[in-house]
Amino acid sequence: MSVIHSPFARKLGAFVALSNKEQSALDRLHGRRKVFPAGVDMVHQGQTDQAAYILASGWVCSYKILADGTRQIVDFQIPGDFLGLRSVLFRTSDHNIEPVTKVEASEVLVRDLLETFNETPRLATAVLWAASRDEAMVVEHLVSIGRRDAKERTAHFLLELGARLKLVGLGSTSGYACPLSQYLLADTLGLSAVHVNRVLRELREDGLVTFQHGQVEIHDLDGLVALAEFDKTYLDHDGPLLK
Amino acid sequence: MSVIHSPFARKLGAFVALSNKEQSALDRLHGRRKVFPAGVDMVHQGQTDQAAYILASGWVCSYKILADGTRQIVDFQIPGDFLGLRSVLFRTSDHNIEPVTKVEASEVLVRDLLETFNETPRLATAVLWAASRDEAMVVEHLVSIGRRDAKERTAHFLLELGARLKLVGLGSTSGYACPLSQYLLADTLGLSAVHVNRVLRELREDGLVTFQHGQVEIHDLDGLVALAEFDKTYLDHDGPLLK
DNA sequence: GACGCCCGTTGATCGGGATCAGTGCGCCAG
DNA sequence: CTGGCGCACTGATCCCGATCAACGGGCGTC
Repeated sequence: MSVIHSPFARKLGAFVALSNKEQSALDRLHGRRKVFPAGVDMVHQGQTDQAAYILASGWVCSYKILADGTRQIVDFQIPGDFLGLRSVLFRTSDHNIEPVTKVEASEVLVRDLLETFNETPRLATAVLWAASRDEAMVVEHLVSIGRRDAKERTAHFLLELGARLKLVGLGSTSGYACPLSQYLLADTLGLSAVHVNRVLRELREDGLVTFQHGQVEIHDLDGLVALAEFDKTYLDHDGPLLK
Repeated sequence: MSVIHSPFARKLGAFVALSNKEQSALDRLHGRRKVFPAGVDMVHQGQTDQAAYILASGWVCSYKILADGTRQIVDFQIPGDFLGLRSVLFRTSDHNIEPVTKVEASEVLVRDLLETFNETPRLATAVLWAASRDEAMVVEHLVSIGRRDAKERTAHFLLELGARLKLVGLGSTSGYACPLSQYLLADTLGLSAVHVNRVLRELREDGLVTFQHGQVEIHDLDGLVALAEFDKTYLDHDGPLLK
């Protein structure tokens, strides 16, 4: 088993044990690289692009802005995540997508993707698993916003991020780098920035987690998990889910 | 162009103009019928069934229950909707699914579904369109709960339901039958049942919409659309979206 | 160095919606 | 006929989180 190169391959590798051939097939997918500066729309409402992207580095969020100017962030994409896959395959996109940091991304043509799947069918399974996990995340997010209070929501979100980052080797169960401002956090969690600040202070005072200087430090994992009803297996598992 | 039989065919027909051959291929999908009484789990957390269902009649909801007993309903399925497609194809299911009314459903084996797609590839497109619409709905729901107040949320939801029911011929822009209790509504919108009641009263007093005796009557469509920032084209279009 | 701007931070106040408590009605089982 | 139950409905009160207002620090620009 060789070294896994790209974040994308690392992510899929968390679901299916990849052979060398499959890994190189994945790496071939990372064709033309594009760089996006922070704050520029990558995909906007209704646009149906011909290309999707795989993030190589940086963070991206997809959001919707309402008439009164309020913004709701639906989810974030981190290195290894597909971007625009839904809008390409399923042509669904009623919200904007833009980087929150400088982003490097591999342009992926759907044709190439499908060809890769034909060569190594198990990759298709892995991609579907990964996609399903991302979608389950949106559902969890909905449940969070609908039925959890501010503290629980925040804890859940920070754990969720940690779990995803760990998958691609960008963090551990004790902490990770996180470039999100408290304003972004607020629009994600359906709260005001002021209140996010207070909640973060409370979590810090409770000795659960700190979020300062772009760094999340998890001090009491079990406490956080209990507070957020988070499924700890997301954080704990180490090898691929399918042998 | 013959008569469209099943709710499923009607729904797909709203996206793609179907030939006679394609319609009969769809009707062949409606294999073994199953009947589920109200209130019984059809699919529960984590279960990965071999079969999906197409609803022939009745209403179903998928939800998640938190440790403190509160429930968040993620979405509803109505006649013509796929049920468990995600959990079958993508194996995603971290929430329960159960009927809120007595439900008749056609069991669909994935094998049959894929074969049908091979015969008539345009059907695959239609299914993906329909699936993407359902998924966009979940995202809209998230935005609603995160950033709209109780009145706007309720208006949005009632319009959303109306649009979907109209697709399968079960309602019009002036009203539709709706078997949901105010408790179900509350758990859907992330509100308390008490407050849902008050909101419904306000909407009635505003002359916008009434929701009584299992019947939704839309009295001021434009007012509702404005309140909810709802995309009116969902309600207005009549023919298929793709010729 | 001075200014502006973004972001984090804190206090004071307000309000939307939750919660508690209770009524009434239709329906079904006994 | 009667008790029980689920659901619609209403009033009173409470509280979580929004809003308003203000301050400070880092950083880029002129």
